[in-house]
Amino acid sequence: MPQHGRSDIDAYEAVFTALAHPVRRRILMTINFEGGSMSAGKIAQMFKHSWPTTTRHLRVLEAARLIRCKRDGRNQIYTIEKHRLEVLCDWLDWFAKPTG
Amino acid sequence: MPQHGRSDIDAYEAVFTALAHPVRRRILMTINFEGGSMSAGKIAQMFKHSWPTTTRHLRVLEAARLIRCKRDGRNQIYTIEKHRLEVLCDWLDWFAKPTG
DNA sequence: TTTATATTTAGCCTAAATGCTAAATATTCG
DNA sequence: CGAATATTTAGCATTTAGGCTAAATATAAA
Repeated sequence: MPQHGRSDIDAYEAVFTALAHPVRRRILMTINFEGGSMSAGKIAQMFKHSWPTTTRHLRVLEAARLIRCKRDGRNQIYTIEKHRLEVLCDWLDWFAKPTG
Repeated sequence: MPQHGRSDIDAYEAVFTALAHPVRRRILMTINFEGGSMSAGKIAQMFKHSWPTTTRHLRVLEAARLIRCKRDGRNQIYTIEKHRLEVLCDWLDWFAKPTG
């Protein structure tokens, strides 16, 4: 059970929690729109709030595995994990079938 | 602009907020599983927390228009608005297309 | 190795969410 | 009408989330 085992039973929890905040949704949107990756600094400068606040949001997205990060010199590059959004589709599937 | 106008600009906000709590996700799941409608009492008895707590969760789901309610005698019948879940699909669509 | 750049961690504070109990409301039934 | 049932509203207590500033860390450049 590599991706969909009991170990991932809280995927819904993590993903829905991460997507609950507009700043985090906007971070995901923007990383995606910019080609899939962005540095922490580039992300932080989109917002009027402080950089540490952005860092905290990034941590939540990372905990949900919606992004991952890798250092490149003194930059941290955050990359979106698009496929992780399938968790939402999985959840929606419960409602797709005719009621019963 | 009946369904998709500026009046609905915060649909993402309302829906993602509503789905952020496991109790609310479970309420939706169960109403759907039970055929689409359930009384407040039936919903409340699923949980170990107090009934007023459930009522509050129902208010959040209602604000997001994920359920609606109608009185039937002394029961309140909550009905799921399945189509409202399309808001999630709409949001996911932003990521569907090849990055760019 | 000192200095500058990029970013995170720590710790605090406030606001919002969630849960509870008690009281109120609405509807039905005797 | 008065009692019983079904459910919500009010108001309070506690937890969690989100924001800020200051300090720490890591890499690079001089």
